[in-house]
Amino acid sequence: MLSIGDLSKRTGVKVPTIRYYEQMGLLAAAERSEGNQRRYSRQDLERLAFIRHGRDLGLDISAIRELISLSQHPDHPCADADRIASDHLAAVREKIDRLKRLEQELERIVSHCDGGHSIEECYVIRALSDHNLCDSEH
Amino acid sequence: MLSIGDLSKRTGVKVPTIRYYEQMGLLAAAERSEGNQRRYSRQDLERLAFIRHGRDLGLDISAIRELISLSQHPDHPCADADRIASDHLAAVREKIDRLKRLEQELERIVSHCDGGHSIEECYVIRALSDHNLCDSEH
DNA sequence: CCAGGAAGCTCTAGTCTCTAGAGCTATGAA
DNA sequence: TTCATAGCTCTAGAGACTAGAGCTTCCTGG
Repeated sequence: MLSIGDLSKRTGVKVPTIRYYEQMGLLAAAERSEGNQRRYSRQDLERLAFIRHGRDLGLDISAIRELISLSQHPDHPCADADRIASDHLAAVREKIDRLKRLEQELERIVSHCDGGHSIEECYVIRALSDHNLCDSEH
Repeated sequence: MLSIGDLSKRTGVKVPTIRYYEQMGLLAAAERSEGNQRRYSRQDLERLAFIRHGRDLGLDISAIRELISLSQHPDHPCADADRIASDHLAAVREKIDRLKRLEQELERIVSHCDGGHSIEECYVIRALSDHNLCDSEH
């Protein structure tokens, strides 16, 4: 059995975050030692690694909760899991697109400014003040 | 003089958000009508448009606060404004990179899963359970 | 001139995913 | 036995809003 600190070290998830996941129902309430400290099994370790991995991939807690519940019905069809992942992929792609548009606009603004003159004529400030100086919507 | 609703319509910033910006010190506390309602001038409109534009570009409130304060010293050098924008650009690029790595990994996971089989053999679930199935760190 | 509804006001709490801190207790090695 | 480290619970804070309650002011039509 692992203490919460051990579990933290092995998964890279911080201690308060583990407690938070328990509170959110992602992890079952852990067994307790005589002194009321949490004790974790190998299964708990795997479950937490699963959660961590999902978070690293940017899935939100409710998606992970759903995936966990799906994973506990091995003979159900996997269409739902596929949909969660696909939806998330689509969301990631949208974010990338949006950020790329931002990147272009910022690039353009910054490239007009060499930092060597006064605020009065600073392109950064002027661009923010006047939307007409922008190339695209954002 | 504009009411808060007028200001909202003209800038596309929602009414509660305008009050929030006032509370955060981005907008000066507005003049009030006899009946204690906020009244805005053309300057306020421009200031809010500036803020909105900064937010649209993804700058956070403290960066915008700093830019506003810089913009009020027209003869200072603009190096600081340049740095804020450049830093932000760098942050945006980092986010893009990270999201692209996610995109690739998710793409790979999703492409292994056609939704047509059972959870037991679902690649989405298996990939989450087993980090070794991943191509890259994330 | 007044009714009624839209728009305004303040204040509080909720969103999401943690993170930090206070104040206390348990564990384990010297 | 001592004492540091690690654990416990509970509350609050972060950022950038958003929603709702309960109240007041404004404006228009009749």
